Amino acid sequence: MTNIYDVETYEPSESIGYLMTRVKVEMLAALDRELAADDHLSALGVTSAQFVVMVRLVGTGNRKSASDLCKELSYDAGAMTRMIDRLEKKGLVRRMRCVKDRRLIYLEATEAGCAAYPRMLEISVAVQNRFLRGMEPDDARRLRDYLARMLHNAG
Amino acid sequence: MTNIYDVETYEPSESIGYLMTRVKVEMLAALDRELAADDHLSALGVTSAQFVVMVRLVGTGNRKSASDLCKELSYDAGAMTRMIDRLEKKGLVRRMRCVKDRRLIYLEATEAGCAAYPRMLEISVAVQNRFLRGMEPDDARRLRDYLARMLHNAG
DNA sequence: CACATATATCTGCCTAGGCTGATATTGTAG
DNA sequence: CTACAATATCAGCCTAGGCAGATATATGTG
Repeated sequence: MTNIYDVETYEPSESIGYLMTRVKVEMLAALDRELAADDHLSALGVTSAQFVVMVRLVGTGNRKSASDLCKELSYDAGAMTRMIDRLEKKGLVRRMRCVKDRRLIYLEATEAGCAAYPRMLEISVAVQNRFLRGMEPDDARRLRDYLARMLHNAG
Repeated sequence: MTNIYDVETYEPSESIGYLMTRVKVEMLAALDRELAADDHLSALGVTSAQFVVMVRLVGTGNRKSASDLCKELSYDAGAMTRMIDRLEKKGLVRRMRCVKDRRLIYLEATEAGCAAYPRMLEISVAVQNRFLRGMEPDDARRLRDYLARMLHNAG
């Protein structure tokens, strides 16, 4: 069991936690800028947080419940209710009460939501590619595996 | 110029942006849990956000301005003012107006702040080690380099 | 010096996430 | 069937970050 850091040699500026937090902030800020700059999407007034939910909802099979999204995104349930209120108000998603389990509400992208999705996907891909500039596919795979392992270690 | 992702094969669940956002959330949640569980630190009622600022302030040379911290942490200046209000109220930091440039206010950990620091450092190191469990030092270095490169690509 | 510009901090306003408890529904143990 | 625990959503309250504007100070230009 090898520990990576110890208190004697720990350098906050180079720590993985610090770097990751900053990269995440910068990546979401870049998403917000791209959204504001895009001719079609800017009209929707979609924030990066809403954007992430939409990409995730449509990109991984549509028709999932709010609690599914909460688990997948480590997101609060109360916040998700209001998040969906906003997306519904913008006409991007629809709530559909499940008939088999009436506690559940399935979410579904509307026609407008589906129409906006391809462009959202483009932006998401472009921003991530920009942040990964200079890396080879092998690097990206390794990075992804490291992150997946960390998420697993989170328990 | 190799692009890592393209819209045809992009998998949201395995994307680096998605994984990184989740790992970051889980890491801060772990910090909050550890803080609440610690006998000494729980009394201070320090949140993970305040914790990060303290580790950064004391761990990288003390005596820096609020705007320095904002840049280092990609943090809003208005939010930082209130963050420091809270830390000052808890007796962990002190504001000191700079005499050479009277716009600046230097921040300095108080005796109580310095006393709490070693334990904060321990927790920070322990949480990160836990998330990096199973990795070799070479892996951690690579991961750190990847993140640093991404931060650089953010521009 | 006068003036414009840049920087650091602070304040007010708005938005949004986290937490707690309420309600409805489902699953389970006896 | 009844009682109790678990789950999904929702609503209210609190906290905290982002943004715009105000103030004070510093810097650069003529």
